[in-house]
Amino acid sequence: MIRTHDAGALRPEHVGQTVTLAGWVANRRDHGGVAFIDLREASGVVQVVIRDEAVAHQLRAEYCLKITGEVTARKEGNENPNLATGAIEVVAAEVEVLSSAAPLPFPISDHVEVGEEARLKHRYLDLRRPAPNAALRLRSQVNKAARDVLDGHGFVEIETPTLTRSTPEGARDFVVPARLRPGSWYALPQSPQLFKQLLMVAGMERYYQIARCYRDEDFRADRQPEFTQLDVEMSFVDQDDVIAVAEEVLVALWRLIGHEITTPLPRMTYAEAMARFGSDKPDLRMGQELVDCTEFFADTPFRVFQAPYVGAVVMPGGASQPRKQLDAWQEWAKQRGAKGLAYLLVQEDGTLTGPVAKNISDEEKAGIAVHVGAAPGDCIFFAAGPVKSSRALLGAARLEIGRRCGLIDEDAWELLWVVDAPLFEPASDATASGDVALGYSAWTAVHHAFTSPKDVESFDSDPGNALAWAYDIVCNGNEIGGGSIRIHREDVQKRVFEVMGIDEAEAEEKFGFLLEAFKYGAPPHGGIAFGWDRIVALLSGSDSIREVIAFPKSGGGYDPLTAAPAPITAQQRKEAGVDALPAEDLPPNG
RNA sequence: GGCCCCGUAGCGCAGUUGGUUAGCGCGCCGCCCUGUCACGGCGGAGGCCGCGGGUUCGAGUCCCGUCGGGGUCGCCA
Repeated sequence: MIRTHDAGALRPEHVGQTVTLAGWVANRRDHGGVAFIDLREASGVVQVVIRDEAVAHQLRAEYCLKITGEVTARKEGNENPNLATGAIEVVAAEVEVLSSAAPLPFPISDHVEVGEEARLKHRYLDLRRPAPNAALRLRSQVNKAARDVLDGHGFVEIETPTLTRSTPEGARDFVVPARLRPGSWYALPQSPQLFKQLLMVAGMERYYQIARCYRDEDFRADRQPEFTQLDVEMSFVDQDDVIAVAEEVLVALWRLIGHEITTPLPRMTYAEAMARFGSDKPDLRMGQELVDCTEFFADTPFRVFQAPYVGAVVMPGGASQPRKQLDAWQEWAKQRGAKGLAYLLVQEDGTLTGPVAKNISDEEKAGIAVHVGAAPGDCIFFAAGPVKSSRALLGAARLEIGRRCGLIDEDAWELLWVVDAPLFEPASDATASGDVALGYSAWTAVHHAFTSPKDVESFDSDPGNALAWAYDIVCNGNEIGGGSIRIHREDVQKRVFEVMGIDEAEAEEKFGFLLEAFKYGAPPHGGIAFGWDRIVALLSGSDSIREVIAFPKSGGGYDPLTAAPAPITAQQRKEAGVDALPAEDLPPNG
């Protein structure tokens, strides 16, 4: 090593020692006869004193230096309590410029806000800044913590292919041309789902992988074209076994940031989550649960409330919102595809105002505030219509209320399992808007096609109400992982495919190799996958998963640093076989 | 794909009802400064106002288009 000591580790006990340090000029304070530089490297920062004017004067921000000097105690009054090394400084005897630095595109400092585009274009400089740097180091610790837990339980870390065949996750695949088979393409895996199941058939019994996954969909703040899962699969287990291991991992992760998770974590059924919070990933850091008013308005004269479902959510203090604000709520609801958001204002004297007030009966007016738990000064928002979409709207309103009214406890960690998810959902989400499902198959798997029904006997006689051995782990309103117990019986798998309208030929075409594998004594198995980027983002307090990815893409899948994706040469096209014409186009995937 | 917001100096931003020479802070360059720690002082350089078209005597400002970025819904576990 060029250095003898880590700069950030120097303490008063090193006083008198001659040390050699290597790092970057984080800051320079030149006073003419004496100059100070903050030397920064991975371990931290230390102040270096340079008394040779000629040497100090040429130094600039982010020069890479080798410094030899003596550690000395700072004089009384000169200590800097903000620095871990603030009691000492290094008096430079020798300064060598290992590498000079051009003027920077942006300052390497936490004090200055820099636009994301600039940061990503020079991500290697961005990562020199303390916060982004710490995020990646945390991610490394997170990886290790998970590995330690799983290793302790006899799990085997196994890599699976990234050049593979389309998997049945349902998202669009990234495809890669196969040079040796012009016209044929690999797909990048959307997850290692099929491979990990094959590993169970292979007798590995306990598998995990920190796996890169690829999905070619439109992006969001919490989405990247390539992202990472902690992928886990176990044989001879039931749901409780998977959940127990998963909880142990979670405990280890949150311990890294000094938070002790109490296990077992609470569980809530999917149905309860939807009814109480209008979401399959409820944020329990706030109250304002949805109140079902369908019965309450059973005989209402108000035509809008003569609906399959009427629900409400209360906004504390919302009665004093100006008209403009209430109109803004209507806009907000419309942007979500709703017709609007009905509301009642409970005035301080208990009288009800607002558009709904004149439409409902006196009896309803007398009882509604108590029914929904609204106090004088509150606003009651209503949604009426199809159950699913109305609850979704109220659930979104609930979160919006939480944000606007500051009801969310930002320091809380509210984790829970959402269990008993439906096995199927209508193939066309037209149900949400009340339309009739279209298409050749009425049902599609909520989780994926290999999820085991809870009731193996009767699931196909009433697909709409069939429940799955599926579980999601939710943290502060974010789904941070999910999994299921898989089907290991050929006959059950066939019946699930039947419900989904997947015939034998299609099943064979899409995942025949898995079905084939299942013929040879497949063990009962199940597993879970954690959204690794999201989890690290939560742990590091980042708004976006981009903050915890070393080199993330920006919108549109563009990498500002490498300028990928980029055109290729004609020669490359030719060799890759991109333009090869298949003998015939395959039918579109269902 | 729909809707909303943003593109002005290296970075972060301001720019009035359209008005003549486009500002501020940081950074950068030069000089000064022996105890600072986001040091300080003096001076200086740096702009196709994203791009293209239009309206106008006149456009950073208004209109249309386009590209890029962010958010959100759709989509996507």
